[in-house]
Amino acid sequence: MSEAAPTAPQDETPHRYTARSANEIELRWQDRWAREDTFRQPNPGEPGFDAARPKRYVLDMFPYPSGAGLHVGHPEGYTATDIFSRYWRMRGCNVLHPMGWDAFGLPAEQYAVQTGVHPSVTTRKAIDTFRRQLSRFGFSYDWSREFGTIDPGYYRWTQWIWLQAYHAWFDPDLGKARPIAELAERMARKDAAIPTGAGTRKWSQCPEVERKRWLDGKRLAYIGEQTVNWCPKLGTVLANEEVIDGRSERGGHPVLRLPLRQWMFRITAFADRLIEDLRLVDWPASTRTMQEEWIGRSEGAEIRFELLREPDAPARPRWTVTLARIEEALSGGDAEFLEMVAAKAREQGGSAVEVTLGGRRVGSREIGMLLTLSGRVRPNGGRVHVVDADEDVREMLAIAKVDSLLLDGGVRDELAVFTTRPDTLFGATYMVVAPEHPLVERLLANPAAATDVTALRAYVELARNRSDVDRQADAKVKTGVFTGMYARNPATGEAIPVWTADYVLMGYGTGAIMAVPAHDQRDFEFATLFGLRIRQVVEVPGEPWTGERATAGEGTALRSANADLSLDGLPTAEAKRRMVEWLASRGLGRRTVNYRLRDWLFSRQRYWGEPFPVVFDRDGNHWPVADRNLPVTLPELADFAPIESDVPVPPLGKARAWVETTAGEAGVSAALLPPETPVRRETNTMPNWAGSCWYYLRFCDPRNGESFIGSDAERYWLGEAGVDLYIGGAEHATLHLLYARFWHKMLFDLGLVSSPEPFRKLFHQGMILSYAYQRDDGTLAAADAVETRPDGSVVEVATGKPVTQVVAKMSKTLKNVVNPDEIIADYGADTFRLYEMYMGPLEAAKPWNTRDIVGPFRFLQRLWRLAIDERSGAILLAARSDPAIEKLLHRTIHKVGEAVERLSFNTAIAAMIELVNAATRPTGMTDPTQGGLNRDQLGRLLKILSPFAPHVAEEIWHRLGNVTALAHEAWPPHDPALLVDDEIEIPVQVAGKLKARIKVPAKADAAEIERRAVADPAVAAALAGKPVRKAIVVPGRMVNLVI
RNA sequence: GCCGGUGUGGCGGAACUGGCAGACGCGACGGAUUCAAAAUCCGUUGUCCCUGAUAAGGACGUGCAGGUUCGAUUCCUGUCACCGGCACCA
Repeated sequence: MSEAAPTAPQDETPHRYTARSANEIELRWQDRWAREDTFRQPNPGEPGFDAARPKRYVLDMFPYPSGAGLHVGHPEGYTATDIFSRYWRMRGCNVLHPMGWDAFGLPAEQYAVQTGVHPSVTTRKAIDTFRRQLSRFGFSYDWSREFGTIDPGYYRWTQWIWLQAYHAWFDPDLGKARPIAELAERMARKDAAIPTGAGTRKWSQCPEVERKRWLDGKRLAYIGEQTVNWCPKLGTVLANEEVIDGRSERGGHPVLRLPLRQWMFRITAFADRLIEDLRLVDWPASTRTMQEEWIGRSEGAEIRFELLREPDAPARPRWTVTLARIEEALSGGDAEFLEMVAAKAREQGGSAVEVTLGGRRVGSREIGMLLTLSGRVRPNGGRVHVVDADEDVREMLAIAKVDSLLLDGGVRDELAVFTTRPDTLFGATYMVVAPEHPLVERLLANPAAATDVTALRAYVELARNRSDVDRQADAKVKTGVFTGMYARNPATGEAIPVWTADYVLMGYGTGAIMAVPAHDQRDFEFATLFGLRIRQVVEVPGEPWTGERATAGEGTALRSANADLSLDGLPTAEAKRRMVEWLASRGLGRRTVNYRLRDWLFSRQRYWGEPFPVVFDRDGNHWPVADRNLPVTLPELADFAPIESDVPVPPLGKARAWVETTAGEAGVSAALLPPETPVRRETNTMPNWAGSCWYYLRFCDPRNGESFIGSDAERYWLGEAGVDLYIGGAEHATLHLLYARFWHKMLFDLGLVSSPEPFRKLFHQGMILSYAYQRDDGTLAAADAVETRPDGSVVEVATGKPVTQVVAKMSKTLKNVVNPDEIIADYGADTFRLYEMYMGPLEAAKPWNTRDIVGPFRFLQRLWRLAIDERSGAILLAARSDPAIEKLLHRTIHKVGEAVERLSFNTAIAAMIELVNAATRPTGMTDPTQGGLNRDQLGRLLKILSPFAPHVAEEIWHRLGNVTALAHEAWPPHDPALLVDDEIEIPVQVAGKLKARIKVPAKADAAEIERRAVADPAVAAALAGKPVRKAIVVPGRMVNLVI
């Protein structure tokens, strides 16, 4: 530090801690840390790595570098992780504390479109700005590990991981992801049959392309046709998680629904584990709950209703059994059941077994073969009605070598529904299908007698063109039309009408419901509006049936009996069980679990994202790019704007020369396709979540060119439980945090990572808000449009009307955005860090108040003055150690360490302020020969302060003559004996009211304390001679005398 | 509507398992320094009452109304307000 300039002789305190000197100190230390690689953390196997130390992986949610630069919200979480990292480093840990950039994505592209500058240019510039701004805070990141998701060396592995999913399937038997080669091998071994365009074929007899198509449908990354969220304004489709209240998460534009073939991730296969494994992690309860609710597991039953084209169609007779049930019996050796099937078949008396599959009648021979497969059952008559036609059955029939069946899977004469209340089946008086349900499409092509095609078509058109926003806005009023179709209620045998209405969603369950108006409010409203029958079948305690609204609670079944089933009098739980059993025994239903979670739509019609490493041949089959040919680099494109259209059109299609290529050029293995085969590249790109799904893995080994992560680094840093502390905003609860867990589980199943969960401890920092001013009408006025009157009231300048101060999000329009650069210029980064950590609990939302910053700034000035004479710059040290100060120092060391471990930084700082206040002599700094702390004490104080205010701590530390970096000093020990006093002051209450404080030895027992309490004059006065009826004495705590 | 969270001085907040409510900081007020101001430093500061004032004393006080307890900011019931999430999920 320079001596006082001769031009300013009037300054008597040239060595004061000021904004200017803080900035000078901070830049100097940042420069030195960078030069000396102070925070570089070697990996296992590298020189300088100490395997004896425990590890801590402390991670921030890496930022999305926007053109606007850093916001005061960013450094909040970053300072917290930095304190935590510096603390554990001092406690002797190897600390992985990295930083990088989440740089692909919509906002960068929108900004580029606005400015006309290519996103790679604007994004690089934004990254440089962010890096410069972040560096100014003195965070102890290991910058040698920095990368951006847009680096080809990184997204190469993003594409590679996607290919791992592409090359995997979910094995339901193991409940985990496995390489799809295992499935192919299994099919070949069993020579199982699969459905093909020309009927069911044995694996060995299938053309290769048919096998491939079948396998393609099993992949974890697959192309699926789904009703997707289409946002015309953004020009792209969005995942469910990115749609909030029918609007896009980014920009708030309306979203429509559109059936589309897109790349999907089979996240639903992991639904149960994504819920279950939340037990393994230490996460905020609110976030766990949000994930659980988002996944939305719900137990119930699937029930199949026979569809009728006219209400008085003859009832399907007979007795039914599913092939799945037969298979179960066969494999389980359930001879009793199989005998019963045979007996039923005989009893029904027909001459042949009738098999109906997918609405088509097939011969008896095949089912006979199936039933006799075990050699134990020999049905010789009767009719067995097979209602299942799902994949299980197809595979079953394939196993039974029934390969002559025609399985088109198309026309069905059943309507399946999901319900959580199978016990109310007797009360189902109509059915509803979603307007997008295939049944509606079918009826429009082939109407039933009662179908009003015009009305039906009009309704479906209307529903299709209504955005989710409109649907929700109109949710109060139910709409719908009768389809002309009927269904048979299997419990009552009645034919009930099938309606279509948009209150039933195609995306949940089967897209169809059985309506029980008496016990579901939505059904009740619909039934009332359209005059449909309402039949009460449950008596709900506390909710008497009035006929004015539905009673949705559980209770006792009534009016629920037919010829061979009675639920009457049963409680709901038991009634559910009995009903499902009854349905199952007839092949009409089964217990099932349904999820709200849907498969993850992974395609985006945007330019600024990772290309998919996959191409299409002329027949539309997709082929993967070989690993060794990654990355598939994003082509340079001058016109990268999204294409405005009524349907999604990926802008990458404009890169003609890139899109139209050959298999060899695109890097597809010659073993899959001859190199000269003409192919089209996939033109959709991945969503910005792709890069953030695994960046925490790459930080462990960012320069590995052979693998996405080296296994030594992975095992060391992620270990059994993943990242040790992960801090970021709560807004990612059902986005990034769900997606990353899903990717991690896939990688875990495939043996590529060793922990089942990626983030052991998660913490959300609260949002930093700002003040705004509210007018009487509730609207907000900008911060620069109001003034404070001398009397303290605040008025709007333009109108002179009073406004009230409220807390609101920072926004440009409210003119209350705080720029971190300016705050650092005015106070320094150490003060900024202290202020943000001192504002309140890390997790709480709290208002920024620039006025309060002087508090932490004065604290640092006081600390400075405690150590350094402001006039001479000389070090001030106490000659001796004051025992009271020594004791307080021990307590502070203990308190700060413990507070850091539970992320209670505000109380840690308060403790250090108390210590500094106590050590500062009340007379102020008038005597330069004496300070309040001796060299050793000051050193210890600087150590515990250094995680919070590293620059000023390091500066004073070195001025004391130390040469090593404070950052790697050991955390000072504290003597537990000094944490307790010999004599303590405890309160004495009389009848619960505080009357006195007495001093007692800390070790005094209850009797001793009571004796002293009663002897106290103030207590004696309060007792006024009355006898003490009861004395409650908590040694070391308090005394309460009851009179 | 359902789920979760939060309500403490003028303001941000503290009080870890039921035991001295308001630590620490801001602001305000008074003082020091200064020609003056800013900055800085020192002191006082929950509200009300009593007393001429001080010392001292008293009452009230953790959104509101109850409850449990010797004792409740902390536990329970009800209720209000605000914030966040989900929302026709069958």
